[in-house]
Amino acid sequence: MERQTKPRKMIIDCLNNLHHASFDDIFSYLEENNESKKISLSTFYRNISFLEQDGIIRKVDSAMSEPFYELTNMPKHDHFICTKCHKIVDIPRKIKKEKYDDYGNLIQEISINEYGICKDCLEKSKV
Amino acid sequence: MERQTKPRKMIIDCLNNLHHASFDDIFSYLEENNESKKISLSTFYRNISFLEQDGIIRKVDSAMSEPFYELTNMPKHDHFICTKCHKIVDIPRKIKKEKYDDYGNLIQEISINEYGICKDCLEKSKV
DNA sequence: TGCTAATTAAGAAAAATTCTCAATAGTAAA
DNA sequence: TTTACTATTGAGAATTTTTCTTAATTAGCA
Repeated sequence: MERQTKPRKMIIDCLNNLHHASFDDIFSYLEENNESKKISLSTFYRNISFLEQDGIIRKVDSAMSEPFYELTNMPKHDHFICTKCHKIVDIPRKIKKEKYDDYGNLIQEISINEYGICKDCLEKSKV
Repeated sequence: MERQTKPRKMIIDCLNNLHHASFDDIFSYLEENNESKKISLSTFYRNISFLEQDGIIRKVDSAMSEPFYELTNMPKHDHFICTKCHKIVDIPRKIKKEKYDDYGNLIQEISINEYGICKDCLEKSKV
């Protein structure tokens, strides 16, 4: 049975606040936000795996940034990753998923990452 | 200056043959295909980084499989990854890239991974 | 409140990656 | 072709990352 322990609650708490966070981001968050005793690194590793296996959090791999985690309980979306400020923005998926591609492969899942300069960075550099 | 050493040539050779190969795939290839002395692991790590930095090979991260490498000197494409036989298929990109998204972010690069069951696996399971 | 099994913290162990340096081998010039 | 120069290699040490082990703790239930 899965118990509602403090480290687990805090990881979810972190992702509820940050929305996208790397392994280290989450660990730092836990270190900063727990008054009492500090969290063990091995416990942290273990819980990240648990939550991932249970489908509560998801790891998103990215070619141009370090992988990050997000909660799975949100509508399907893609990611825009700013190569300047490293901000990650959720983008609603526009492309309709086809069942089969042109070659007869059954498509069950798609992952799309967009890389570029976010609106904020564009405006800053314009000045 | 970049020298044309044996380990480097063999990594490129490997990717020319296999098209998509994980770190371990490539290392095994080098071990099998060099008669004389064996390649050092540290040398291998070093050269993978070099070739990646020089933009000769590219690492493709994938949420549902281990990361793989490919040569960069091929037309822009996406990847279909079979979750059954783990085959990776290059898919020509259909979607035209827009310069800006709906939110004003400048898009410079897109990476798309499709996951599912490939044609061959579908046919095998049909029988 | 007390019981019980899941979970934790801490550090040991293992695995992955990087670093060090003497020996080797590409490459350019003679 | 031979020589000289220096980037690169191989081997293992060092470091970093991840997993494992175990006694102590704690969440959840009776």
